[in-house]
Amino acid sequence: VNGVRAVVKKGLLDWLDHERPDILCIQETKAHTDQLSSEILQDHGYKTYWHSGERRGYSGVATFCKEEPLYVQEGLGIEKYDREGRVLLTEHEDFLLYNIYFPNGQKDDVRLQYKLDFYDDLLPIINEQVESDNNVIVTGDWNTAHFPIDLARPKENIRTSGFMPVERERLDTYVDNGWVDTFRLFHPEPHRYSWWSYRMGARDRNIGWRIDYFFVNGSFAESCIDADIHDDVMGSDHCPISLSIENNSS
DNA sequence: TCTTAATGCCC
DNA sequence: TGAGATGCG
DNA sequence: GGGCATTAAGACCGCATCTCA
Repeated sequence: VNGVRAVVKKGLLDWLDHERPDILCIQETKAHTDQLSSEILQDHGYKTYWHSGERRGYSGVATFCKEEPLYVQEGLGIEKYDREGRVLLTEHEDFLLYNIYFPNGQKDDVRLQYKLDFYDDLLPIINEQVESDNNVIVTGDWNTAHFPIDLARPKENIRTSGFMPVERERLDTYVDNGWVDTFRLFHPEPHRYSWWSYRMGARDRNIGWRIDYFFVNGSFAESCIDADIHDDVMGSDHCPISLSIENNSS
């Protein structure tokens, strides 16, 4: 959301009150909990969980749940990632949910390698969860467009972090391991993006990228009944994405 | 992301 | 307290 | 030397932080 305090000022809580999702995952909160106003921490009908970066104003994720999760874990259990506040794991009745702000690789080669390492280190962890008979959802800002259809300017960005072959190969590997990009189950069409540069009026002209995903394990994909991108929702350089799951509880 | 200027390349 | 610069995306 | 392609640099937006009066 590019700063949760900024989007609260722009009406995040009114939007939440109108949409009432069962679970809301946000990334790039850019705040420690002691910097948050009381309105976002209470009185909206959600339990909130926060994992903040050590550095002020940087990174951070939060998960809002109507129903209290069975288990909550901050971080992946890997120090070099956890200090940046990128992962919240919550366990729910039918699935595990990873809310992740994947690293951005645009600053330099060190950060690009850090991003690639993150992909490589996450995959065996979630594979193991599936092997242990869990359904798993991995959502958030993946910071990589997988295919040319997923961004408006593929040719111009082949050497830009976010659409480089090495990054796209990581997503190929996820797919090879049975992970499913749920949006494409329901929407094969082009020009559907979830992020636009603030610069040069890119959003007005829909010059964007689809870099936010819900990936699920293959067998759980059958329980997904809808996935969408809500590009009419303003307030950030990203827009919300959604996943609807069949209710098996009765 | 886009414009501009500079560079490289082929005929 | 607020203008201006920096870091980051 | 003309035409065409690729490359490099700079301005561009927004949030949050820090420094300095």
